[in-house]
Amino acid sequence: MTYHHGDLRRALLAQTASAIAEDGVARLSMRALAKRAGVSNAAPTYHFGDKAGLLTALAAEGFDLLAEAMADAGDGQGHVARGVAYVEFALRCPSHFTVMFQPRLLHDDDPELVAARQRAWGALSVGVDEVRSGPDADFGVASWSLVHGYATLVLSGAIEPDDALRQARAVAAHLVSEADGRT
Amino acid sequence: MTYHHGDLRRALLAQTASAIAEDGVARLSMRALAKRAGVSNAAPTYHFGDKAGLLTALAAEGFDLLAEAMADAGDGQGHVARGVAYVEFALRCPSHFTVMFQPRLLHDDDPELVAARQRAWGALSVGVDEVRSGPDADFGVASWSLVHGYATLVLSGAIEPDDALRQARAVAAHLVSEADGRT
DNA sequence: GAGCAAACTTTTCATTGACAAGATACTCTC
DNA sequence: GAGAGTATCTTGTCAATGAAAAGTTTGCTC
Repeated sequence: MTYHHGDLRRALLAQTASAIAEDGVARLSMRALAKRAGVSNAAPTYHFGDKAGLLTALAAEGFDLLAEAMADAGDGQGHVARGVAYVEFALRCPSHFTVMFQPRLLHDDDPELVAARQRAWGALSVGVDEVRSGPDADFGVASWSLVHGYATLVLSGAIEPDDALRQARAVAAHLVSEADGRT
Repeated sequence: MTYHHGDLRRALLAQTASAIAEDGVARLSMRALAKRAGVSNAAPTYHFGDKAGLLTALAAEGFDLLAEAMADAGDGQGHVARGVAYVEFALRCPSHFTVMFQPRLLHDDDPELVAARQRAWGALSVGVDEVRSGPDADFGVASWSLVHGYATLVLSGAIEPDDALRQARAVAAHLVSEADGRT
């Protein structure tokens, strides 16, 4: 426990997530992070190369979590349930979610990131392909936009929901009624 | 032109917007900004107090521009046109739009910011109140989420649209058809 | 033209990210 | 079980940055 932490990489990722949740990405400090984890200031750099590398790893983890969440919600459940699961993930892992959609903060061509993102996109589009039956090629984009927008607005504080998940359900319901209406 | 710039504040805001559009908010440097504007490194601080103050001013400007855009699109036009105008604004002023929804970067209680935001919210909700006729209290949130999400996804690079505005129209159309179906 | 406030500069300081070089602990082989 | 090699972490250093203090110039007013 002195020199070899055991699983410092994982610990740093967890600390990063909570630090971002508290103070935002902008105020994330590698040195403060290292101090919080009880290691020297160069330890994070060893594991992640640089700050962008750290955030890249967090984003990749986020994409995997999202893919997992979508897969769990996708078995037999409806389109609404998937949308709600998307929002639920964003609210449960706000730091991951935030970083995932800010490529400027990341090494955007990192192989692991690209792979994880690919998996998440796959898990997303499966549900869309199920529903999209007509000539409406933009329905998938609209669905994604709806849930992504709601999550983003809540996380940014623009919307202060009484009960976020109830509202998410109500919002996502607009998708299904739309799809049903079109079929 | 030597000591008194004339309109340095405005010039700095413009430079900030283009700098963010190029490299992202994270890599925005007050000193580099000052150098680009041809002034000393403390000049921006004089006008805006600190970095958050600079971004606060940019966000406030953004909210005013958004309010203006919504007002222009709102006269007699339909709900779809307003949604498209929202997206169009986001794509036209990506730096403003990005900063507006990251309160962590701002002095969130700044009076001018609060006022400008209030105006923008007002301009937004007017259109919603027109359409919302039934008991669907969440329709406004859904509308906002849809266009905000689409704009965000395009700006983050998650969606690479062939023609963003055409797609925005198609996406926004989901709103109206929904509203019509409910009435 | 003297005072005065606004606008900007120069200087300084603590913090930060990144890097280089060194120290320590684990592991594998023989 | 001992030595070699490697992964993991530390210490020290550097340039860049945001912020603040103190000084300088410009324009306005009376």
